[in-house]
Amino acid sequence: MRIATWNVNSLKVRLSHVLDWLAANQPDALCLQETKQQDSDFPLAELQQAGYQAVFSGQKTYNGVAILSKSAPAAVQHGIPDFPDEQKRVIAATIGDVRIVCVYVPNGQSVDSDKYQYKLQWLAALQAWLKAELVKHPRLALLGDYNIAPEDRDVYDPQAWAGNVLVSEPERAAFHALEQLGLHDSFRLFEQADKSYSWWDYRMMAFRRNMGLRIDHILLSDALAPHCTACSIDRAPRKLERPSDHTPVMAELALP
DNA sequence: ATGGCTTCATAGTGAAGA
Repeated sequence: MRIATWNVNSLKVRLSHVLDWLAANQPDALCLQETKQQDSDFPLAELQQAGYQAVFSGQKTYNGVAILSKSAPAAVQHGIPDFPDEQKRVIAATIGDVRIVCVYVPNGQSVDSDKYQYKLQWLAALQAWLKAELVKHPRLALLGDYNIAPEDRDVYDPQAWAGNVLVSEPERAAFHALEQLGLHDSFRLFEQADKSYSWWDYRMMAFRRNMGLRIDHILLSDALAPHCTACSIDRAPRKLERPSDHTPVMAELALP
């Protein structure tokens, strides 16, 4: 089973990139973030023509998440239960016998902003929900844009970023709290090249200079992690014309 | 570099992203 995540920064603008990437990589499930479309505008027909089913939770202008899958999604969940939130940041579905949870974690803007407090509260609610969800679904994968670089090696210039949003200690503690539920950062299960990132700023020629962060992740539960055979970041879509600022992350599972 | 692109919603600029 091949599962992947990609913050597309507008599915409307990036649909051709997504269709090309699906054709080339044939994932069994692809989680999307920042679709920035209301559900009535979701390009379901184009994706179905490409052989994919989809569940989605969108809104105008901001946020928006979706799960594309080759097989039928079951037990679809929108949002975090008992955490009222207008922002469409979570969708979950069972694909095959794997619980796929797609998240777009709040950015936080800056550590002294209200949005940062919202981010930390949101992450606490996510953690509490997943603790229960893992009991119901031991085979669980948490994919998405976490807006957290877990370690300094995930940051191109740790000194410049020290204490900043995306790398601050409370955010990293929230990431480690997810790991403490038995969720494993699939990328770090394998040897990886130094300076591996999943996001690069549009400005400053950041991609060409590899000034990036690794903030998009695939976490696998205790039951899934031993069956993971590979995890990689695909930089190719970031080189296309009018790219998303994020690039896909993909994991392979050899499930018994 | 003091936010230097890109998106969306707008019909001039402004908000938000990370």
